[in-house]
Amino acid sequence: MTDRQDRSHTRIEKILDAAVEIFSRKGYRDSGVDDIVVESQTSKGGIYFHFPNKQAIFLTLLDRMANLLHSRAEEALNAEPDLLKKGDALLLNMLKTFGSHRRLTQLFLVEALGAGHEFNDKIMELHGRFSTLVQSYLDELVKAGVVAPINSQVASIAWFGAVNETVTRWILTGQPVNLEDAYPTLRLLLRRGVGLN
Amino acid sequence: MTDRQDRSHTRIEKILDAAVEIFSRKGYRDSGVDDIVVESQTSKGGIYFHFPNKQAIFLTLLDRMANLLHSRAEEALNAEPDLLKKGDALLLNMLKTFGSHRRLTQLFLVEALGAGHEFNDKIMELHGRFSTLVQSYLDELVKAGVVAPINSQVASIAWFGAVNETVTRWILTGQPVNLEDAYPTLRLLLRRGVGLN
Amino acid sequence: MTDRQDRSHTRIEKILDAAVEIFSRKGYRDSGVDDIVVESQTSKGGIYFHFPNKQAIFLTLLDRMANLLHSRAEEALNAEPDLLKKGDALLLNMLKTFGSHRRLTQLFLVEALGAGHEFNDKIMELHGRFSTLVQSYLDELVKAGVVAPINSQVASIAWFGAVNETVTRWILTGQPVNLEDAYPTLRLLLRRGVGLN
Amino acid sequence: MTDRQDRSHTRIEKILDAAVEIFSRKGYRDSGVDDIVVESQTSKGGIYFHFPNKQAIFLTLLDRMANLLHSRAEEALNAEPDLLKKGDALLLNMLKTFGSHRRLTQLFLVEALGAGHEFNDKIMELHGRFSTLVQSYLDELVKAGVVAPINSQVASIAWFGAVNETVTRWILTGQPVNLEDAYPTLRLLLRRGVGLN
DNA sequence: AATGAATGAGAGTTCATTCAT
DNA sequence: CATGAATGAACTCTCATTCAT
Repeated sequence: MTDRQDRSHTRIEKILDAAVEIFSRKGYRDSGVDDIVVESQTSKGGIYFHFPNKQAIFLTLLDRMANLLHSRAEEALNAEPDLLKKGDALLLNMLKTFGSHRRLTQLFLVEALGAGHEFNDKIMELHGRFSTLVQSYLDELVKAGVVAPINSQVASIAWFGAVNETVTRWILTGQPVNLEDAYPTLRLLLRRGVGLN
Repeated sequence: MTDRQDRSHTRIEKILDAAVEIFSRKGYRDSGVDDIVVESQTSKGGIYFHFPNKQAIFLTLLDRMANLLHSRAEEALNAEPDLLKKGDALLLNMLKTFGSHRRLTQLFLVEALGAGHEFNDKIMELHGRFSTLVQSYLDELVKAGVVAPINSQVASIAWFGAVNETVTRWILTGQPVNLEDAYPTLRLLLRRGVGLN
Repeated sequence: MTDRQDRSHTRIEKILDAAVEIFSRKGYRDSGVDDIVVESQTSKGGIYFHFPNKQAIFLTLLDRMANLLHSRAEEALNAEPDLLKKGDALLLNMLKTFGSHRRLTQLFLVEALGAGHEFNDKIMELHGRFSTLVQSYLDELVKAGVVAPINSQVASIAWFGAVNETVTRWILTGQPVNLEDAYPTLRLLLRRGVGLN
Repeated sequence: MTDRQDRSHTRIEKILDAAVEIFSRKGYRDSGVDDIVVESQTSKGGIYFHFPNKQAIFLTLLDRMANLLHSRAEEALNAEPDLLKKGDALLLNMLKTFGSHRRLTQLFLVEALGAGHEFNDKIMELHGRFSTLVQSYLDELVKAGVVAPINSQVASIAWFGAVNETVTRWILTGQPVNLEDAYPTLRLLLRRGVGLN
């Protein structure tokens, strides 16, 4: 039983690993299920035994990345006791997480848009999870009286967008070589933007 | 002669108009050339007479939007004599231009990223044209001594990203109803971010 | 021993019962072995332990129906001592048997023909068993001098076809509601056709 | 224009001819569109340009056969002025038509059942067209007073079934070699069955 | 005996592109 | 210039069958 589950688990991981590789290399639409078959050294039937369709594989990866990012982000926020530094911690952590999962990040920020309009809602939901996190933080800052009231929703979207574009450019052009190099400038910009310092 | 050019011009315009409609409605990959044939009331052969392939139609539209946006942006910058207000003018102008060309904007900011890896270079080039514009402005501010030195490249990318995410969300979710409603908050954020006021 | 046989017997019966249900509901070709797995609450391996392949399951059902029908038919013929009434008894009995085994009948008369060319020989063999029965009866009638000589082979095929079409229509359209309602007319037709009365 | 129509017409005919050949040789379900491509010396895209799917090709053939059979049947009935002989004319004509279109007949009487349950209604409709023809004739006989009242619906279905089974057997076993050899016996049977002579 | 994960050949269908007219 | 019939490679997905456990 446990044996079977293990094997099944392993197989699913192999498929997902291969899918990340293929999707990020060729893009969602240009990736064939056959490519994943070859990369994962499994079989078509095997893949369709574990996933109902190609979309489901992609969605699984998207959710994984979102969960990873989200849990890391929350950890970072919780680990930093100083309210004024939580934002910096969040930013640095996101850059680190994105930077150390290049391919998953690519699926998350780039390829998802090419998977078809059915994914649009999903994308906005995922983006929303992070801007909401930022928004909560901004609201806390306001409530604590350390920054002046602001439209925290628009601000958090802009905050996420600034990071998003930086990371996207890193993915598509390789610039900057180390994503974290963007940290000092982004930190300054975002802190001052919301009115800290 | 002129007649022919006119007819040709008209035909090309009909195709491009149809393409905007179709691409923004279904996404680049889910749009068939046949869809454009129907929408433009032309023919398969007609389209392939004027464009070498589907990609070229999309690239033409992308360039159009980029040119439109760029010329409007430069106009806005030139029309505003006050250096400190040029940034606000640029921002407002971009929101207005995006807001009044919903579908082209969608192609520019959403569909292009998902259209496949062949478009990646083009996208970065187009995004780059705008962040470069911003970057030049930031450099001017620094040179004029009104803001402290900053990594203007990273900052301009972040600036563009903030706008980008706001507009993208507007396109995909319809929020905010009027894109320009985001202006005050974005203005405040971006001004303060680079160190103005 | 007996226990094992019983369990096996039960298992095989469960599979066959499920197969009748599935095959008659979806047709032979549109029925998946997985459908039978679910319906029978067994497993893929279990089915392939008891049957070499999908075809064999279907053939088993076909033979069952043929045997059932054949034994009933012989009983009916034997139970009726009056030679002139044997034909009527056979007809009534067939309508009753078909009418009380709707799904098996469907496999026998409808699905089998459409199951593919591999089944053609089998079908003709099964149909033949019944027309041969009729043929023997006709030959007896001729030998007894109660009807004039006739090509009993062609006649028996026609006889079976008349019943077949009536039953098929009942299966596919539900008309007549009670299959036996067709008896009086069919009886008259078939009796007179071969020259009785 | 006419040129194009001609070519198109020719192409469609080539596809349909190939489809008859393939469907009757391998059965509907065991025939691949690729088989038709090869047989017709066209291309997959070409086939799907003219037909929306595989089913449509089959339906077209079914309708063709039905129309052919129906028009021939009506001609035969009209050509025979003697009411008492119309039935014989119809029977002979059907045997001749079936006999001279072996493959189309096979699709009509055998393969259609294997195309899936979606075809069941169609099949009954087609069979119905012929039994209705017979039914009208029987009603005329009754009205003319030459035969005693009878349930003409059941009788016509039985009539068609007798022919159907005979023809089906001819198709599947090749017996009798000449389908028309069955005529004398069938004629006798069916005439006497309804009460003629 | 029984299970269900795994296989892979093959299915129908799509669609960017070509080209004879 | 314009047309639309034709092409064929490529796609996602299915399913009877196998086999390690």
